[in-house]
Amino acid sequence: MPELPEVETVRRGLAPRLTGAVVTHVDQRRPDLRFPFPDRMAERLVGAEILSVDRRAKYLLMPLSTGETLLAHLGMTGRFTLSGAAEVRPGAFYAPDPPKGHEHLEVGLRSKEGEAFRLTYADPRRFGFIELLPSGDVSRSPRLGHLGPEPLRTDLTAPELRRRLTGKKTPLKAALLDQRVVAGLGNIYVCEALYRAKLSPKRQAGTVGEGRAAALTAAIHDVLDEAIEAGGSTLRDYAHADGGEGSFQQRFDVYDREGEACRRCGATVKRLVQGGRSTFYCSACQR
DNA sequence: AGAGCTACCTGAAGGC
DNA sequence: TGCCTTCAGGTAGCTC
Repeated sequence: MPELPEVETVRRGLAPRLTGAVVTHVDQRRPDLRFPFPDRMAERLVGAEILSVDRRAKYLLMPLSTGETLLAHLGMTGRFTLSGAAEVRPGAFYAPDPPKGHEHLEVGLRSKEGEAFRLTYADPRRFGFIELLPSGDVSRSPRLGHLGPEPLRTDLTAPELRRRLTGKKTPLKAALLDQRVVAGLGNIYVCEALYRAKLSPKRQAGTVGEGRAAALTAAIHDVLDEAIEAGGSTLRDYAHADGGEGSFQQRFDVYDREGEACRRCGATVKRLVQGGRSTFYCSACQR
């Protein structure tokens, strides 16, 4: 899935076109993704203006003029595409194109300038979902209410991270993937941040003291900043690069580098399975 | 309460 | 070529 940097890249691609646009039609091609689409979704959307395109953790949020907020999670393979006057692919994380037959939702829109265009949601695995949140405090909705702080430089501090890890016996890798601890990191960026901080993914989360928390927080900030700057990571790369792809995958230090040399010490990058998911790390320099 | 596992779904890649 | 297994960026929901 798209982790925080990928979702942020999608947000930045969508926002200029969607902000101020009005929904003119909705073509829902199946009843559900991971969860059922909202009841009467088409009638609730048609006529609504999209006020902004925001992000919280790995969620996209679009407040509407009706008071409701459209919430979208891309799961592992979800992808938004804008088409109309000019084709825009706001970040492609499942390159080059999703297999045909998985365009589950198409939304017709009209821009402030009166131009018609379309927003299409494709998701082969259908782990993504789309909901409509009622008016009110969206941050306390069921999907968002339990989320920890954004892991960005502007939000997360070292003392806060340390406090959130205190007392946890779970491995540090698992703690950082827990969206209640910090919200927006996924498998790639947790591996990369732990590498940069020279911390073992197997270390008990609660053993991270002041100094290690400072190193880890800085590593998280740096890796996310760089990944956002690079437009995220596009896996399953292919020969002809498209403007819609991120490039951070070229800068992975450990992720998907099992058997290759550690860029810092030359030891061999290892893979282990934690909580059913691959962890990549250097056992020589991550402690 | 918290930690650990499985399910959800499709496609790509590798082994034979 | 084809069949089989394994793996993939995530989260919810179940056990213990």
